[in-house]
Amino acid sequence: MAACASGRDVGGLGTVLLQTHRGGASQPLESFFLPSSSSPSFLVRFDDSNGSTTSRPFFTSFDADDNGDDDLDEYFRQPEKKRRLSVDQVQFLEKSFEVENKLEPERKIQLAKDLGLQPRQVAIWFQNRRARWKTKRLEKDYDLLQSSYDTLKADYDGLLREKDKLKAEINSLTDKLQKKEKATGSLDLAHNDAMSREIPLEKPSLDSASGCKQEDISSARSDIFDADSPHYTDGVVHSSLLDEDDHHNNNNSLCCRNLLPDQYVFPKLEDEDYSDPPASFEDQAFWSSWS
DNA sequence: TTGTGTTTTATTGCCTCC
DNA sequence: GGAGGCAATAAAACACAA
Repeated sequence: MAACASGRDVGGLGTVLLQTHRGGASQPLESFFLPSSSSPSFLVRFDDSNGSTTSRPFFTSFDADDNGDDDLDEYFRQPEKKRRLSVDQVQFLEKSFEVENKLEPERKIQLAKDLGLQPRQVAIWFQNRRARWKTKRLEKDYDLLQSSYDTLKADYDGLLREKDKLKAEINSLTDKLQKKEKATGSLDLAHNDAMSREIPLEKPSLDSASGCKQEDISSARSDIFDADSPHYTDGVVHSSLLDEDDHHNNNNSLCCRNLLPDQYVFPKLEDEDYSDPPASFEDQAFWSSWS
């Protein structure tokens, strides 16, 4: 009958592994039948009826009052049971795990000695504990990513709403302006023609045409566009977005430079081509939803 | 008590490293 | 090739509602 140290090893028929409560080393079978003061723990290896080999801990330790032939006999008659580690053992292992979650051989032996377990059991406990720790960490990471995603999604949705609002506002202003131009143009064509030669440079008077305040438009979502938001200086609309757009398509530009009121045309925003997302937008899908 | 879901202990097979 | 780690899994132990 051979004793082996690892449940992983393939053992022979009826192999009985005996380990002392302290030390984890295999001992002669005499100790098994004549239990000493050190409480032994057992691993019984046997072949079942279909020939496959199983190896299970029979019981991990004796309590002091478990000693005695009757108790031994009773243990042998019982079907083999998987014993849970005691609360103290688990606490000890947990503390050790907190210090270092990997187990060097020396520490494994020492822990096994201290806890009255087989080194193999200690190794298995650490293995399973690492697996649990990894699962927990994954759950944490997932939650973190989820909340991060939720925040970004909320921001994104807010920006979309703001964008739609601004679009509608611009279209409404454009319509009003065009109506007004039509009306004034048909009333006094001759006068208008004369005036067009003398009209000073000034920014398009959106506010006067619509009744809206200029700052309502330019200040709207200044936190969104910030440096990119359009602004007027000296009768010129400046915007990195719009300027770039101007480069690409002079005929379809929202931007108006030094134009007389009756000469520029406000295209509808739906027709705009925001074909060039800012470099910072790596996600094309994200950008394309804006245009 | 029992059925069911969860946790814990242990095994197996594969992989990597020395 | 052996030792040890990990993922997947089995199975016992446990918790708990019905």
